[in-house]
Amino acid sequence: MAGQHTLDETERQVQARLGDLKIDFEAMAVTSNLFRAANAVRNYLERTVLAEHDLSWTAFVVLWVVWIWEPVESRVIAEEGGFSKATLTGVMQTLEGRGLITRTRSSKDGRLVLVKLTAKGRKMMKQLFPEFNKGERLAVADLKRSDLGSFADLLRAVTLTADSQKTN
Amino acid sequence: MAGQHTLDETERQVQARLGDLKIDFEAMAVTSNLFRAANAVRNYLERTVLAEHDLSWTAFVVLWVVWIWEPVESRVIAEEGGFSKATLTGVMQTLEGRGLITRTRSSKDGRLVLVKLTAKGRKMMKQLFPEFNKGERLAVADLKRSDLGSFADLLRAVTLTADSQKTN
DNA sequence: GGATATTCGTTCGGGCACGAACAGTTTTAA
DNA sequence: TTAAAACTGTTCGTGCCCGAACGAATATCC
Repeated sequence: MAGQHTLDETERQVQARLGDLKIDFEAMAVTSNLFRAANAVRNYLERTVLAEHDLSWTAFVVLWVVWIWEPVESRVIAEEGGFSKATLTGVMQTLEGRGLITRTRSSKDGRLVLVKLTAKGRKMMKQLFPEFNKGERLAVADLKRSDLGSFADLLRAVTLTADSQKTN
Repeated sequence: MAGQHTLDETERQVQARLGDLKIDFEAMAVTSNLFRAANAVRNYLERTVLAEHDLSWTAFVVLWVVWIWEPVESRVIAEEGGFSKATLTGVMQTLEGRGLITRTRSSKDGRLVLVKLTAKGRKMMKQLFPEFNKGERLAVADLKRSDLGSFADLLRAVTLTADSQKTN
């Protein structure tokens, strides 16, 4: 997936199809590699650590947010995980059916739903998260340790910029 | 989505649930921000540029790969785009139905399928890609120009590492 | 040359993903 | 104190997404 074609040749092909039109190839390289990387890490973790517990990526993210912040409102989970409310409803139905979380309507504000882990869900996360983190560590194992901080900062900056465009 | 909770507090909550177990928080920060960033950029581009042409992210990636490298074999598209063959078949059926691509079985090797753009598909990409690239440029607009190259390199390194784990 | 293994793309089943429309609740405004 | 506006989570429809199983074509091995 790292691409059998060189960067240079790709740029030449793009220009051949667009004539003199100016293209920002550096921005293109960043976004395309952003997705390759995210996909590669996600597929790797889903196929190894998460498959053992029969969890999808999104299901794991939901469990993680609830594990850390319970009791937590649905809308916070969606924001924190970066997916839509509609997606969240479906995933939580699956997780509730498997007895990993509970949902209860808030008595203070009838619009809100409060989510918690069950004992079973908590037990699973206590075992699962260290395994997951080991996988995360492997995914960045070939990077210089001193680069990790600024790498995360760059990623945060991209997120902020893209999200701010969202509401315009 | 950038998270209303601070990094420090998250780490404290994790440790509270795991006792003395050692967690690699730097690796955790990188992967979680990797997904936030990829999601944010993808959602932004899907809601703006791609929505105008009624295309999903994956459909666009398929069109892009075919646009640059046509005629191209299915398996190359899947590799280059980072998704499974099963996913690709479905997306290509949609694109073929909309008259944007054609599929023909190779005469040299009966297992292969060769994919090309139609004139309609080529016309669409010629207009769409510059708009898309403008969106990519906006997504990294708040980063220092001089950081873009090393940023892309870090992302490539993560991809390589994760993909190499894949086949083990 | 013929059995065996590999490769390629499709199909199938189940879960994820989104926007739009919706109903119920709470807040705001007049 | 109502009427309008805003907010939360669900449902609906459509398309994406994957692994597993499959059939067809090609490659390998003896």
